[in-house]
Amino acid sequence: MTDGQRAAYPTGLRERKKRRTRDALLHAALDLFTTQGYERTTVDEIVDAVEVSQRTFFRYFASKEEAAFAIQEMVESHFLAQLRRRPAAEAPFEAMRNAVLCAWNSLGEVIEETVTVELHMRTYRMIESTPSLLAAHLRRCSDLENQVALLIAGREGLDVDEDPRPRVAVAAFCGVMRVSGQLWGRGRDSDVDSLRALTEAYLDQLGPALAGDWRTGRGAQ
Amino acid sequence: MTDGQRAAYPTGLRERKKRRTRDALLHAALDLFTTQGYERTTVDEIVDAVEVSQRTFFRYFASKEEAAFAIQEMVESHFLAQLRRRPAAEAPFEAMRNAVLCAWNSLGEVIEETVTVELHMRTYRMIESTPSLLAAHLRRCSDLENQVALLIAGREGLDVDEDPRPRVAVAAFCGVMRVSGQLWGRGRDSDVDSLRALTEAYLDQLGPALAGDWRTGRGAQ
DNA sequence: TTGTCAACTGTCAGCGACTGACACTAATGT
DNA sequence: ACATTAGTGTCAGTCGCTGACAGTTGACAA
Repeated sequence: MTDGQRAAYPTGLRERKKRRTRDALLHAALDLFTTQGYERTTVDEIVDAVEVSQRTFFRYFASKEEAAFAIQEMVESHFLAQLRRRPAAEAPFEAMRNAVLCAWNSLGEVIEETVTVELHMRTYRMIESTPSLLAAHLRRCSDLENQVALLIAGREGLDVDEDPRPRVAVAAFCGVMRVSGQLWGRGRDSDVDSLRALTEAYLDQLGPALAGDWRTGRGAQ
Repeated sequence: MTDGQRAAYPTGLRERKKRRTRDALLHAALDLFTTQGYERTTVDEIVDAVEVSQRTFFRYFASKEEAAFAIQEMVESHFLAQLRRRPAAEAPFEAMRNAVLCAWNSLGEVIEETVTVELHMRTYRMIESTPSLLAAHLRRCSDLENQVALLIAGREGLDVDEDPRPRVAVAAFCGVMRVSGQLWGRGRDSDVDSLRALTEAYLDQLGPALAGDWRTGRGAQ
């Protein structure tokens, strides 16, 4: 994650061992988090399940929180990669929207070798429903927004400090994304498809919602 | 804050004493936070400055964090009050925008008896530049967004669970608000007027930013 | 005024997240 | 086979925060 771009599978025994304990810690952590709740599981419980010392946990993860976001981290950089790949002809909104949908389509290929999609979805719901994690999540989204704004500005040949539109557009887009994510988290369905459907429906409402008069037609869904 | 609407100045000695220590704690906390930084000041430092026990601090504030947001809390409920007061004729966006501007106009009258506007602005900048506080701030904004969405839906006679437009509109609006808040936090000017000017400029760009083609005209500022 | 009651405060012991220092063990390259 | 180096465990300690208990001090009635 920090040293190489792809790493092409570590070769040495040492490397493999490291990856194994990291994976084991991550699995134990996410398992406990999603079953007992984040606050109610101590890092001592996690390390006991893997039989390493607490110190070792904190060598792999800077904090208990970081473990909760390990997969999210992968998904986010995958999204950014998709966004960079969008054709220049697409308008900002179109590009962002398509990047999100494409990223979700290829979710499995990206994370499956670390964790199942199902566990990731459960983790995501746990993040949304745990106050302290929700806070961290929103800050991470804010960082992501910043990167996306720079990217979009680049596509359009603009400077984010000169022209407010990139930041404004990204803020509006991400705002809607977060709302649909939260609503999905509170709902019953917990698969990727229902998340995608809800998100598309909400993004479609951005234009209509900004139009002044709502009292004429009825909304979607 | 929890018991009465206005409280009309506490009468007993006990009440006055309580308010005094709470104010003293708050002042000491915000002073230390804004000068040394939030992470670098311990609760022990705060209580030493006021000469009370640590336990007392935690009876007034549920956490160190809560002290940092005490003023923000007042400002937010003031904003909600302003929003409720907007005439029904105003469109959702108009109402939110005017409520924000009115709230800032009367900022002094609301907080001045607790803390100077200048200290509050310094505190706000500190929040924006301290990662853990920024996270908490964003979560609080998210809560506020929820309340605003309900309020807006009510004005328009809609149900937030039926029609996505209230949530979408509020998300877009708050997204832009947060962006301008962050940029202001990073900039040089730290008075309310510059914050208001920046915010207005950014809100004005919401419509243009959503229009597909940016390569024709140049942005504001 | 006095005494009772309730509210407020301090002390203490303890938990959980996290860190630095140091010693120990085991993979790696020669 | 050996020195090097990376990874791990142990220990002690900081900081935020909490429960339990005891002491103090305003409030209110007799």
